[in-house]
Amino acid sequence: MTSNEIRSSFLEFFERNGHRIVPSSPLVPGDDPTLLFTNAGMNQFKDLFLGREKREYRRAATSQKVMRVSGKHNDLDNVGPSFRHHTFFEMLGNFSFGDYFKKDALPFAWTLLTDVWKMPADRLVVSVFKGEAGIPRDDEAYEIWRTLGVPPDRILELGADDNFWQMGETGPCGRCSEIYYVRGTGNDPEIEVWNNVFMEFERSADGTLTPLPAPSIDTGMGLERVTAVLQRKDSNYDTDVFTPLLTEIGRLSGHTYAGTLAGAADVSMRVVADHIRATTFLIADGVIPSNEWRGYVLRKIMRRAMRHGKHLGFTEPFMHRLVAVLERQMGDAYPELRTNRETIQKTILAEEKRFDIVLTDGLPRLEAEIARALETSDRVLPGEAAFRLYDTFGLPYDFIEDTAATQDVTVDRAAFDHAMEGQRDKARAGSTFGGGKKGGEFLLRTHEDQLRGVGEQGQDYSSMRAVAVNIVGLFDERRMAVTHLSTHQVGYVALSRTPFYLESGGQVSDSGTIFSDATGASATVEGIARIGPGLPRAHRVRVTFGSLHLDEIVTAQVDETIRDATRRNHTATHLLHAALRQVLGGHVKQAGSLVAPDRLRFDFVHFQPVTRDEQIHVEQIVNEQVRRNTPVTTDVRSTQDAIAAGAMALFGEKYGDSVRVVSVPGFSMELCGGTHVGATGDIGFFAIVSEGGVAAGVRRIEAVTGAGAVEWAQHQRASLQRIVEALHVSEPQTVEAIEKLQSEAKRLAREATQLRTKLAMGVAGASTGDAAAPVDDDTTEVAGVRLARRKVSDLDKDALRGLADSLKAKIKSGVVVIVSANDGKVQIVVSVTADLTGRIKAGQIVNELAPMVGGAGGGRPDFAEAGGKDPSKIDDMLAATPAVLAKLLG
RNA sequence: GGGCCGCUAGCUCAGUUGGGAGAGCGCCGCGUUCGCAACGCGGAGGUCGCGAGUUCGAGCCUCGCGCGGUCCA
Repeated sequence: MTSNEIRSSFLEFFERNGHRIVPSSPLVPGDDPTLLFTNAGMNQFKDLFLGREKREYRRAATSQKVMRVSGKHNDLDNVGPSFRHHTFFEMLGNFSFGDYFKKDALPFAWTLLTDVWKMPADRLVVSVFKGEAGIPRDDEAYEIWRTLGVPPDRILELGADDNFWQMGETGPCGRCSEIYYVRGTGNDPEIEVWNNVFMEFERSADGTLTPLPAPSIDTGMGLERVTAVLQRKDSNYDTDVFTPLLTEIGRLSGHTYAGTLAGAADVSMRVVADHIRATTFLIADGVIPSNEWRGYVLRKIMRRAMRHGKHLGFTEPFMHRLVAVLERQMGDAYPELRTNRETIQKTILAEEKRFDIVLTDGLPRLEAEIARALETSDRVLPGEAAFRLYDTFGLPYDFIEDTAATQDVTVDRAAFDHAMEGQRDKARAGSTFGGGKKGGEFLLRTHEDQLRGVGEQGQDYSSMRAVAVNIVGLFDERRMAVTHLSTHQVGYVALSRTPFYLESGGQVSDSGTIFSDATGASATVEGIARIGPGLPRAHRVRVTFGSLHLDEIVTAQVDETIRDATRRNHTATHLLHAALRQVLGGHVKQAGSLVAPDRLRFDFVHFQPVTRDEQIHVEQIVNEQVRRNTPVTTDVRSTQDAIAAGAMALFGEKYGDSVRVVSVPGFSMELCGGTHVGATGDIGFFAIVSEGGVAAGVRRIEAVTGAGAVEWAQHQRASLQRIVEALHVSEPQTVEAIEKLQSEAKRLAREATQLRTKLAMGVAGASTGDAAAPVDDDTTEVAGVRLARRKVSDLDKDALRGLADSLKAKIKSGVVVIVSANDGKVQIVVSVTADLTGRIKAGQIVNELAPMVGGAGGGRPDFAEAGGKDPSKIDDMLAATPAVLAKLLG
């Protein structure tokens, strides 16, 4: 049986037994910020298990994409040296949400394994909870296994570590039962294939367990592992899940996968094979390699694979070439590999090139450290230096170690690890993440029943006003339940019905007013917040007049102008997205979006800046769609249908069974829950305002529409008009005129400098009555050293230097002192010819002279400058110069 | 979210007690050559990422911001 057949036979088996086959949720959990990646089959059903959500089915089966690279389950370092660890794998699972329990679940599992898949029963061993920490032994499970014919000696009794499961410190938990397969040979003679979790208790904060009224089932079985068992292989990497990849890696690198546990090439090939799967699926789900969060984990995985690729002898990018193998193999089960193939390959290739640049840039620094280590007696590269190369310049540790080893230098691993630990502590201390930034909890108290009565409000944005609605909840600024809010108070209001949009999909929440006809009280709505699952939303309000009371009847009115502006921007965002794909290519994918009343911001996957011409082209396409005035349609259909019809599904979003599809027929179709214009013409005018980079491979465009776009264009025109008026030329000639002015200004500045220098020379000469007089005439001699003094005015630093140089050239050997007065400030330059710097230094002279004019300065032995603030003392200072010189030479 | 590194000519980069903005490649002109490459001579090209501050004086020191890189969470 192939792995594809195993996957489908699993799903079909449970479908026959009344389960709904649910597609895998993305690897990026849409609504759980505490979870980096989907790491279990039950993730997407969490709210169902917790009773926060109801669906039309109570039994489900999935083949779930799963990552185990962070937190409790981190298998990254085991991948390679192990036959059975993976960063990415498929988790087969069947689930009961308060429907069937143990006495159905275990027979399901047993039947599938022994009857459908024909595993010999005498090779299977099961386990049950033995009773520990006040929780009784799982007699029921034991009895079920006995009934199924499992002899007592093959029913293990294990403790809480193996056979008790909990979601968190509090919440649902329960005993579980595992099934093992006994190979008797190979590296893993017994292997766990299936875990059945019995969600039967709720643990409260004080640790007590209360039985759940409707216990549930959550099971998990790794597809790769069960495939190995069914294909009678000792290693997951010997199954058809991995052989196509390993063959291709072998073909490209010239190695043959030999299947040994410790062989260096085999280890590297397993790493590459595993990591390309993780990489491909992560990118397909919208993760982009970057320097933070999920993107960083992806990058780490990719670079680890690239390093092992180098061990295999690859000198050029190779990973992107493996995507095609995966697409062929798994494209049927995971169509996202097909639709995103081009994006995936481009993203991988870009990261491969980037990594090469990092290595190339870091290499000279590493060589320098190695050279330094070679000069020491023990030839050890200090761990701190290695850590710096790693931390700041991104060189992988094994690359540092390998490169050093070629020159017989070793790296101080312990010191490296120590430095790494320090970095971790610092990052943890500075992180708000682990610290729990709660505080946003609403304290429901008295309101709870009433709020539950309302339930979660549906999405109906067709109307902007809701009349005769009841205030069902009232909270103050700290989110404590209250009975009224008075004038100027800020707080939260929950209504029985509301027309307000709740921030989602990038679109910001509506603003507007809530008022009472009866009392005249009114409040402005500034935002919306979620109170909790299954509860209505809270409107964040500021009471402007009178006071609002619990149970009062009010009217809720959305600000239509703001809503309209937001709708324009939202539909324009869809048009922009479609236009970008037309102009730049199908690899363009939304990577983030903000829809506000005054602007829209759109982040998307693209690998180079969007050129000016491309921006203009995109603007033209969008505005053409606007002029067509196509009616925008929204309809609700099943997720499957929508995606099959080609609707753009956004990355990282979790979609239910049915979705809302927003279309501009013939141009754009996206899954979206936001508010849109009636027809594209309502957008009026679309203009791109800025384009820039957000992260590697992600660009950001900001744009405006409607009145905002007109205003923006008018601003632009006004600026241009001011430029035209100031230049006194016609509009087409402005650029030329500016260039002419710039070169003219440059020429004049240069000429002015030359003239000033000449003038200064002339002035200097003029003090002797003859411009052409030899310099010696105002040159004195102090202790056998020539001293030339000059007083000039309005010369800048460059001109003073030039003057000093020419005087120096004239006197051949000596000291030059030049003083300039400009703008009430004094500028002093002192220069000493090279032959004298041993006897007297320019810096010394300037330090003596500057204080006389209220200044300070310094410089090198041959040249120094200073500034001062008292021009009236210049003559005194010059007069004192010979004495200063005499003192210093003395 | 917290660190570290970088941003200087079209490109790659140098620039230490804070005191004349540089090199190589590329570009333009002239020379040499039958011609080309090479070579020689000359030249253009700079808001030293942006903004404050310290200082007589900042590419260099301090602070803030932006962009890029990198590590950690």
